[in-house]
Amino acid sequence: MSAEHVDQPRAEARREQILSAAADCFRSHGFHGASISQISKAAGMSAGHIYHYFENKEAIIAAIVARDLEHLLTLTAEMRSACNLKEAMLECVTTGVEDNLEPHYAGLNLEIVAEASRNPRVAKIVHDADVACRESLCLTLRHMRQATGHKDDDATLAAMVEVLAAMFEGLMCRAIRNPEIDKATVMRLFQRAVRDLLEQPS
Amino acid sequence: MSAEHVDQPRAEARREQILSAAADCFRSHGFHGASISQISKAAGMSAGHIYHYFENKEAIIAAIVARDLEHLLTLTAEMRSACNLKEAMLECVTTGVEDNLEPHYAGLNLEIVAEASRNPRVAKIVHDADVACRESLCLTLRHMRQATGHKDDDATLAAMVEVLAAMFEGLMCRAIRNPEIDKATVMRLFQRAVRDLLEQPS
DNA sequence: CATTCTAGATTGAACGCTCATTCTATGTTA
DNA sequence: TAACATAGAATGAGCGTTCAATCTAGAATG
Repeated sequence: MSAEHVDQPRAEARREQILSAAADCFRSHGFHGASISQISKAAGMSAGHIYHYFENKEAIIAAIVARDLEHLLTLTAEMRSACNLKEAMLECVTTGVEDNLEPHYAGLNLEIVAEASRNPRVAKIVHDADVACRESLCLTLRHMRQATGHKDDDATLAAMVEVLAAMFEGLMCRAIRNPEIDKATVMRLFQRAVRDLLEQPS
Repeated sequence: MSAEHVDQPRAEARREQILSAAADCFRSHGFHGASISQISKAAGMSAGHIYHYFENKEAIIAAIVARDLEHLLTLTAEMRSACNLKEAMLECVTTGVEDNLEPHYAGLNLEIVAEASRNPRVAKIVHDADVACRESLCLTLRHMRQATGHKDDDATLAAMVEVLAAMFEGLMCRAIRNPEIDKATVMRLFQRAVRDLLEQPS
C-alpha cells in the first residue's frame, strides 16, 4: 500500500491546465460569458471531465480568483523584505505600475473586482486577501515612516495604504479606458506622487 | 395631420424605464448574468416588448454605458466652470471621492470597464468618452497651473490627468475590496495628495 | 354623438440553441 | 483485476429572439 495510487501530481497538473485555460476564457469573455464547453476545448479535454476536478463553474471562478490574489500576496511580502533599500522599493513601484497598466492583467483583475461586487463567495476571497495585503503594506509603511522620523497613528497609516492602493488599482482602469496612455511620462509623475505621499508630514 | 401620432415622450419614457431596470439587473448580476426576462420583469413589461425599443441585449448594454459616461462628461464640464474658485474645486474632489466610494456606483462602473476590455462596441464608447473627459480635465488643469505660475508641456499635463484619474477610479476598486474603509481619514489624505499633485513644481 | 377604422403598444407562446451538469460506457494503467 | 481517467451523449432548464394575436386609444366618418 506504499504508493496507493494517489497520483496527486497528475491531478494537480490537470487542475492547473484547466485553470490556465479558464483564465484565458474568462479574460476574453468574462466569468459568465465563458462556457464550460469553451474552457474544456481550451484545456483539451471533454466538458464532462472538468467536473472530476471542480465541483461546478463557480468553483473554477473561485479558484482563479484565489490563485490571482495569492500572487498579489507574495508581491506585498516581497515588498516588505525590500522596503529598507530605497532603490528596491522604487523598483517595486516601477514594476507595480507596469503590471497594472498591462491590459491582460487589468482585464482579469477588474473582472474579479466586478464579480466580487455581487458574488458573495468571490467577495469573501477578495476581502480576505485584501485584509492580508493591507496588513502587510501597513507594516512596511510604518517601518519606512519611522525610519524617516515620522510618527503616524493607525488610522492615518491605514489611509495611506488605501490611497496608495487606489493609485495602483486605478491604473488598471486607465489601461483599459485609455489604450494610448503615455506610460513613460505617467511613470515619472506617478513615482513622484508616491514619493510625496510616503514622505509627507504626519 | 397636426399631431400625427408620434408619441415620442411616451416612447422615451419607456426606454428610460427599461434602462433603469436594466441598470439594476446589471448591477446585481452583471451584463451577461442578467437575462432579458429578468430585465423585463423589473421593468414591468413582457420580454418581447423590450425588442420594440432595443435591437438586442447588446444595444441595452451600450445604452447603459453611454448614459453613464454622459453623466461623467457633465461632471467634468461642471468642474471646468468651477475650477477658478478653490473651494468649488475642493468640493469637486470631496464629492468625487464620495461618489467613487459608493459601492453601487463602483460596481456598475467596474462592470463597464471590465466589459470594455473585451467587447469592442463598449470599448469604443468608453474610449471616446474618456478622450472627451481627458481633454476637458486637461484644459482645466492647464488653466489652474498657469494661474499659479507653472508652465507644463502637454505630455506632463496629460500625465497629471492620468494620475488624477487613476486615483479617483482606484477608489472604486477600494470600495469593493475593502467594505470597511475609513472614508473620513482617506478623504483627508486623498485631498492632500491631490493638492500636492496639482501644486507640484513643473 | 355613436360608429368604425387604424396604427402603435403590448402580450405570451414558440423557436432554436446553448448552457451547466449528470450519467454511462470505455480506455488506461499499475 | 481494481481503480482511476476520460469521452461523449443525454437532460432539462434557461437563454435571446421572433412573431402572430390582441388590446387600446384617438382619428375619421356618418
